[in-house]
Amino acid sequence: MAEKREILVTSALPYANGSIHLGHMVETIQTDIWVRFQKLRGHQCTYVCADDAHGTAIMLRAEQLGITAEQQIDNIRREHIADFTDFLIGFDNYHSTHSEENRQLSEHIFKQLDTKGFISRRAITQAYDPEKNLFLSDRYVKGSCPKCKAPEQYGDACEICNANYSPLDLIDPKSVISGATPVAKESMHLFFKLPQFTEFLKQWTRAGHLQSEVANKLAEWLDAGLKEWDISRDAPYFGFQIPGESNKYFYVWLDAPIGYMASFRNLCEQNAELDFDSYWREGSNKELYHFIGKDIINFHALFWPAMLQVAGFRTPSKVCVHGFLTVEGKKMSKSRGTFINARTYLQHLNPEYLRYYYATKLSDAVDDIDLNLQDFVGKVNSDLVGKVVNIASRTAKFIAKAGGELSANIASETLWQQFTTRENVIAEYYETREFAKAMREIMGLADLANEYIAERAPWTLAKDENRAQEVIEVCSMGVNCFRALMIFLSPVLPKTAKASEKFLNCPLHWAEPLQFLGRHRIQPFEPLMSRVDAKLVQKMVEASVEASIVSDAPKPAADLAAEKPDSWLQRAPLAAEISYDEFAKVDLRIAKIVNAELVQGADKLLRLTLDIGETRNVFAGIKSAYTPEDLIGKHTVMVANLKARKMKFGESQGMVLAAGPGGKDLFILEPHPGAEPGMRVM
RNA sequence: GGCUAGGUAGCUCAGCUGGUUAGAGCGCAGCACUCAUAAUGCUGAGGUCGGGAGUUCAAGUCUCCCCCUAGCUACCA
Repeated sequence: MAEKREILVTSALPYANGSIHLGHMVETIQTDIWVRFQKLRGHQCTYVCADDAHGTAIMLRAEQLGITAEQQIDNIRREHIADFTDFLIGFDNYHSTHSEENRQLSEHIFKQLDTKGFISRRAITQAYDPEKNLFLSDRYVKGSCPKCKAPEQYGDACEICNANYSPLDLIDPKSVISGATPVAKESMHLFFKLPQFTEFLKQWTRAGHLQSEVANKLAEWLDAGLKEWDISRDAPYFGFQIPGESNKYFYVWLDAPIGYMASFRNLCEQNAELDFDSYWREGSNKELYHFIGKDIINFHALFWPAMLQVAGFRTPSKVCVHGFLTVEGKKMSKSRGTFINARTYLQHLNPEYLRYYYATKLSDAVDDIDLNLQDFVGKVNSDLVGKVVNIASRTAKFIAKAGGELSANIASETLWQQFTTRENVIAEYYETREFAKAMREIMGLADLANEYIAERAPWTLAKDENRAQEVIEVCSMGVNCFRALMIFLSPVLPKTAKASEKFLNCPLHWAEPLQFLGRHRIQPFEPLMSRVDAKLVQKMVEASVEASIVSDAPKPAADLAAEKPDSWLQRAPLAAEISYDEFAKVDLRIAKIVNAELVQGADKLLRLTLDIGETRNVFAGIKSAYTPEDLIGKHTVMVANLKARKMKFGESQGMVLAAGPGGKDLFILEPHPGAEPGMRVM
């Protein structure tokens, strides 16, 4: 076997703002399989990860929940670790970017960038929310496009006419957070002078660190010209203060990748065998692998190598990019109910099923992979249970009957040779992250083993006492094949591999070439893996549908309704307490629906004409639940003092109130008889 | 509507720089076996490679047009 490698591996840091879902698991399972493979081959491989714990979103989320940001990221981190652990992800360390190690490293790297002249400072004018006292990034401002007047555009560019502008150019801009009108406010920002690294990056991206498709994509970017990268954010911000500045914080994406280093340093402090500097210093001979999704290529293949290079650290050996997960052919989506949380999966199914299924789909390409649930059940059952485990199951009994000891004789050299020659092919596929091809090879060998057993039919031989030795040899052959298969599969199925070690009464090694077991006693066979119950898959999907209704999805799909709710209160926890005065600001009025009509070109809107003593034009997204005829002439309740909103189809002057998850399940309010248009609701 | 990916057997996917009768696994049908977690083995049916035009001696593989699908985004105040 080749010399011992020393490899540090990372998965992208999950954001400490939400739960782990099956999409995240593509990455961690891919990484974990690769790491376990390296360890199995006898290499020193260290796998670290952490929660990405900084940023405005986390700050706002904590505020919304009425807890501190620290509590928020603490809770989430515990949840993340539990999910990953139960999916058999073997992190050597799982840290947080909100840690002392990360603070020190971030400050250190920043100071290097700064003293070497790669940080520029200049004032920029940004939208500022005067109510929240918060600078607003482009995403947090909406308004009408100054060029084509399209309403509801984000602060950077118009989706309709493709105009580019700054948030404050919007007509009637509003803070997404508070609804306040943002004001222009100037503030000093710090920038990383990325354009100075163009030549370096042009070379680096072509130096074998990336898949070619990724390098191609980056080449477009590089040719178009890089821009300076804004790395500071003003207070209030949940993150690290920038040293030497007042009220400036590192942008979350500055310290996030540094979190890889921080997690590793934290591990080094606990493990004397690992030396931080020898892994990270410039020119290190250790390997550094980052596994990431295709959405964060820029951060890892442009900013990150440049930062590391300036700061005097080594750059990554490889950045391995994978695609997204689709479920049933569609991108995971809460509103479609195909958004399956890791925990929901675990409550119903064995993690190894998913690990194997993903393995049969993964390659080194950036393509998305699809989780087809029917395919999932079929593949796991027939490959793992029907083919692989079956080999042990159908031969072990004969060995046990004969005293439990295997024969050292290789009954079929031809068959065994298939295993020993494919062995290297399989290893190479693992190494290059061609897991799908590796699984195909392994299953091909399992087929050969089953064919061999069927051909030699030990159950027939067993009827002839004179052929008892043959029975043992054929079945020993089978057990050896099974052992080889479990060695090959152990990075994917660590738990079953462990159970197999007990059955085989020997450890599963793969640091040396495959060896046929000699005379060797094995343990009685016990079922190693049960079949996937399709009903449980169905239940998992149903549970996910329920969960999606709880979620903050704006609109669950219509066909997901009609689920029996446990508790609506549970699904939408009570909002923060308000005072009476705050409540009284909301002016609710009885309104008569004098007209309702479809809006041409709108999928979900109805135009309502409401009478509250004066006439109001209101758009409501209730077309999925009501026809105009259902509504005309009825009374309802509206928010009458809501600021008018310009929409594509006209101005909406208030909103009607409705309950329900969405789709067909929307229920507008209707007062008891006697209420008259214009009456205030208190 | 805009942007970005794709469209190969019922399903999930392989098919490199164009080159013999387009492949695999699952599923399906028939047969065999009955050791095995209704597992296994053998045989077979199934595709004009989204449509059209073009380049070429030769196209699933290149070019153009069209259709369709998915994702993101846009109307849900």
